[in-house]
Amino acid sequence: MNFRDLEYLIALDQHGHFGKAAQECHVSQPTLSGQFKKLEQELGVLLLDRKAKGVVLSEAGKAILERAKRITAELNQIHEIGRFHQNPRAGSLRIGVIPTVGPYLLPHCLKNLRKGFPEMKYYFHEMKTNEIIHALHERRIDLGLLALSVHEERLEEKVIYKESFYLAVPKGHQGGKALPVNEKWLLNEQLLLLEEGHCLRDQALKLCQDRRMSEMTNFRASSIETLRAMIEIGEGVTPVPELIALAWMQQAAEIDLLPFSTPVPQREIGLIYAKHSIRRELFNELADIIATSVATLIKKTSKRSITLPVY
Amino acid sequence: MNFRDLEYLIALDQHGHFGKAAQECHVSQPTLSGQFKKLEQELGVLLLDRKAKGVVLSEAGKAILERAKRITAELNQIHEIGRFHQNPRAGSLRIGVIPTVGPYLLPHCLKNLRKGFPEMKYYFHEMKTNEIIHALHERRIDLGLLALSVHEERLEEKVIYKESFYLAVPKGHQGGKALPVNEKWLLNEQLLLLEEGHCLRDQALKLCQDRRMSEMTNFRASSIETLRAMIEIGEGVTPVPELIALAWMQQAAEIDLLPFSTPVPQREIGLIYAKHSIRRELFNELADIIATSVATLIKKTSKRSITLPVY
DNA sequence: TAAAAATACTCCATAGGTATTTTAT
DNA sequence: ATAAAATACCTATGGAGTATTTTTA
Repeated sequence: MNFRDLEYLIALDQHGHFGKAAQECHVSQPTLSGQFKKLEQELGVLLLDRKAKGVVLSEAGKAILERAKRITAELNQIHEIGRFHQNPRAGSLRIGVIPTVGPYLLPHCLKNLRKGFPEMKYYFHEMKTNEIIHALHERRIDLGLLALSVHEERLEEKVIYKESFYLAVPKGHQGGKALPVNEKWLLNEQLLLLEEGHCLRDQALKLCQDRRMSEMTNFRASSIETLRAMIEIGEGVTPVPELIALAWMQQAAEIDLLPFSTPVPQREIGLIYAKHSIRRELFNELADIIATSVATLIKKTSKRSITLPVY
Repeated sequence: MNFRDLEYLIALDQHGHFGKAAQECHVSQPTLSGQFKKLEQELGVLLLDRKAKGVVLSEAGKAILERAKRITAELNQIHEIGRFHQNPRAGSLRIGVIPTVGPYLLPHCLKNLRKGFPEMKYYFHEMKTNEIIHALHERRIDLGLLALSVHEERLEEKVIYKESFYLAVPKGHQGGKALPVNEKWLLNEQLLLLEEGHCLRDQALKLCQDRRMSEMTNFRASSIETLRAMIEIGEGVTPVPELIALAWMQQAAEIDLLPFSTPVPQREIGLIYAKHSIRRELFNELADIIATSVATLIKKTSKRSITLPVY
């Protein structure tokens, strides 16, 4: 058996079709058929149920598929270690970023990241928190950029910055009410939230419940942009973290961003990665670059409400 | 790269010597040299520090070694899955057994195990509890047979039987004291224990401390046999689990085994194995065979003090 | 009768062998 | 001077190709 055979198995599982799997693996269909048959003979068990239309993994095939994926992931790591030792500042980084951070943070960091690591290739994937954790465990990504803490046994966390929440309301919605936004202020406000799965939903829900405010039950936004649109047309209010607030202040003329009363709700944004990763130091440098970028962004917009962590 | 190259790396790490590593891998020294050089070129990094006397893994080598071991373990599993699907009752089982169970339990089970699974190959390894857990995580063994519970996240436990403790004392040591052994009985007794690392040591220590008795500080037995010898020459007493007690009753004329007062101290012996193992059912059958063997053993010696668990 | 997988065969890249040289104490 | 690793060169297994046949909805 060789590594290639395991890739064939993975491709067959994905496509359920010898021809397509062969294409994906860049070999001819007979090659894949032949090699796969040899694999089955070597293992002494049929790995596929050959159906009329395509093929499906047998029970043994599924059990072996799992291991094959793990082996492939470990093999990728080995190659990455090779590249790393040739040049620790080069190689590639696959980064999972939550949707409520990515679009608001990355544009301000990318130039600095490129300057910091000119030979590094960055691959950003927008994922929800649980997807990031899962992908990290399966070594499909190297880094997660999300709201901490996730309390995962085998992952290491590194805080980059803290951001305060602001209450996003329709323009002029404040009326005569005094700032900052306190519990009384929130009475009778319609609370709009993201749909399940977004960590921002949980964070917002918690901070509003702390202030005895409950969710608008008949609506859940599937994206931040939907949420913004709903607020702009006056359907309700929602708490948003600072970087989103900054973006909205500049883009959305129809939304006001109001500060909360103390204790000002905050969330911590940071990195997670496999414990004892060989690229630990690299990740920490990367965190510093992001922290600096955020600090610059805040300074530029003449605000100082983001608190950078003390190292 | 292929699987063989990873075996070469593992062998080179073990032997620190190309010639010996080549022998272990059943290839010639030049073959190993050549293949290994190619591997280093493929990865673009030296994996060995070539010293005058032999070789040592470089930092990159060590990092890759870890992954190589995991890959090898996964690969072994794949082959085992193949064998399993050919014949679920055949194949091989690598079993780690604690020293205070192995010699007293296995001789009574082996015949039944062979009868239950005539085509199975058994490899028993005497290991301490933490070694078993470690080896299971690294997939170097399939099963652990030890005192439960170990509370490991990724391992599954299956109780086989409970055994009571007896107090082993020098022949006639009881004197005029009444049975069963209670707290008062134990006053001024010299307590002998195994050395650190044996789970029996911890179990005995705990039950004696519950009875306000403390250890003899200037001695620790490195094996159960040493412990028995020490008791036979009148150096002290120790609690032993039932199967050891039974063995000693028959073998050691110079030791008395006395029952404890209620609550009679007990320990649970059982299996641990990787969660969701494909051989779960097999393992459970195996547990049943051991349970039956123990029950028969107890019945034969006309004792009924071992409580079999209710399934 | 079409689409998909299996078979037949050919080719060559490479893992592995033996013989030998180089290197380092 | 000796032990160990590297190099040179040869062999043969097997992975991958093209052309073709078999299978089955």
